[in-house]
Amino acid sequence: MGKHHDHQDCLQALRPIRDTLDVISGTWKLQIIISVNAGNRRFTEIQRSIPKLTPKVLAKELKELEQNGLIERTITEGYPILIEYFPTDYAHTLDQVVESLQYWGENHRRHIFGKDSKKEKETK
Amino acid sequence: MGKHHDHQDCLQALRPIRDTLDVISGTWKLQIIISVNAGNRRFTEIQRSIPKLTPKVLAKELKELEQNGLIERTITEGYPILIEYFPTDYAHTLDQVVESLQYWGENHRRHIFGKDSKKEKETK
DNA sequence: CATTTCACTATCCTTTAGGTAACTGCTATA
DNA sequence: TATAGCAGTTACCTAAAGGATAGTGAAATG
Repeated sequence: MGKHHDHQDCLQALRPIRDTLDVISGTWKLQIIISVNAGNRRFTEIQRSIPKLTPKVLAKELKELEQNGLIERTITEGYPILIEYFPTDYAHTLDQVVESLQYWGENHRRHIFGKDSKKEKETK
Repeated sequence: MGKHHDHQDCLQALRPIRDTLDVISGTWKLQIIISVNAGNRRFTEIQRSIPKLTPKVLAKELKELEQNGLIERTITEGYPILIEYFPTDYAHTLDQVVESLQYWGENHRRHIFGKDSKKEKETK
């Protein structure tokens, strides 16, 4: 009913928004993407680059990231077999999303803790 | 070390990104914001506008949204006392974030299911 | 021959998000 | 007086995410 932006639009926007959040949220997904982008290719290399990340969780996350086209798993035959993970071009389509999340988060921290410094939040 | 965008930058970006995701993710937060923006003000009114949302969860989410400055809770003395929830101006700073999540999600659905229609995902 | 590395998998456990159902004190309405 | 609405709270339960620990088979290294 509204000319540009009504309630139904908002509700219909929820599905793609949920999809995006499912793809990038969770404790490890963005960290893994960053690690692979930084040049880590092998399973144990990625694992060692991210403190506290266990192999069980890494294996699961890598599968999901691969299914979503954000990384590529390659097998190079030979002795021994070589398994590597690479960033995809498609992963860069996330850049604007990540940037806007980062920007808002930085501003929000100022908004909440800036003037009114009653509360402190764990910086960890 | 990179001129514009190195690994350290990426890691430092994680904290604000996590903050933003904490504020908006979860099953209900965006739906509640939409409902309040659409004009629902009273607790039960908001609850009725969102199917399957229970009072326990709504109470918890409203507190968090209020702490994050995204809605405002007002008490109007009188008989009976009137409690209302209002959208804040600050909530609109989320617009670009939400828009980029929506846009990426729409594109991703095409990317994954567009050409290669082997898999189908629940549309529910 | 023993140990280590690689890429994982298997089992079990804890934490957190969220759901179910009932109930509270208060006021309003029939 | 009985019932219903408002704005929640309480106690209990389930499912999913993630952590801890150990083990797998193959190959490489000492």
